[in-house]
Amino acid sequence: MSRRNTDVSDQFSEHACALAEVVDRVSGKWAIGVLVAAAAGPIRFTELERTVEGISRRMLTLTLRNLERDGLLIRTVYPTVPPKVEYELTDVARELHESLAGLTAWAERHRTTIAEARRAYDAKTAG
Amino acid sequence: MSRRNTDVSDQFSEHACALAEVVDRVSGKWAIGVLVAAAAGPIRFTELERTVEGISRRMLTLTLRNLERDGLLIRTVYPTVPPKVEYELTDVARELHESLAGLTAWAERHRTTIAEARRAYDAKTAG
DNA sequence: CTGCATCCCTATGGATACTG
DNA sequence: CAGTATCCATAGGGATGCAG
Repeated sequence: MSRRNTDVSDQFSEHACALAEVVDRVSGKWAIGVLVAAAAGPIRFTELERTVEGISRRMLTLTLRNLERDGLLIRTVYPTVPPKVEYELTDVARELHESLAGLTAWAERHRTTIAEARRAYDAKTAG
Repeated sequence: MSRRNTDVSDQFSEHACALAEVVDRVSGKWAIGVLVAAAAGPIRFTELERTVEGISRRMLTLTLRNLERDGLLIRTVYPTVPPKVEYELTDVARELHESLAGLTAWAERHRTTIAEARRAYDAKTAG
């Protein structure tokens, strides 16, 4: 057993903090959806609204603003009529998207395991 | 430019969905903190309360229950007096913790970049 | 088409007193 | 020590009408 009260604290400050930041950035129900939808190339507001299923106009706007603010999305306005706005991932966001691949793999590997764990837990809790 | 309306939809269903699941599981302010704190080995309730700074007793309990429910934490009760309960990561959770490394790296690489982007955005918005 | 403003409801989370 | 129960504040998010 390792001496946890001392050496863990350091790891904690470093790891957990940085991790919490990135998760915060990608949390909320919609950020990921938008990120993935935009990963394939520039995409318009309405296209996003259709692609990210279930998102409301308001939440789409808010999510886009936040991602733009963090430098993950580039917003390009074409002053045409009717107006046209395209959103595109920045390089930083692309890196993020790639880093997320590991997580996706994990999720797919253990999806059923987790569902099963949940079922078991709920059954045990209810009974 | 690729045909987005057709081929993106598939990627979307697969990627975004799995990703959203895992992020949901790790979202909330505390799950990550607890996960990281428990990564170094079995840890007791009170130790967690001290290690995960700022967490309330209530939220610690809720977070622990959720992680246990998803099969990410093992809860072991030692029927001693005073009571002693230890929480330990499951193998699945360890895998998750490792997958998270890529994200941590990303966060640390771009932490300042993002902070800067934010500053710039806010300045532009305010002005 | 893009997106802001408003209203309103619910989930999340903090504080804290109490129990086995 | 390890929780549970309760109360309360706030933030997240849905619906929708209005505007450039």
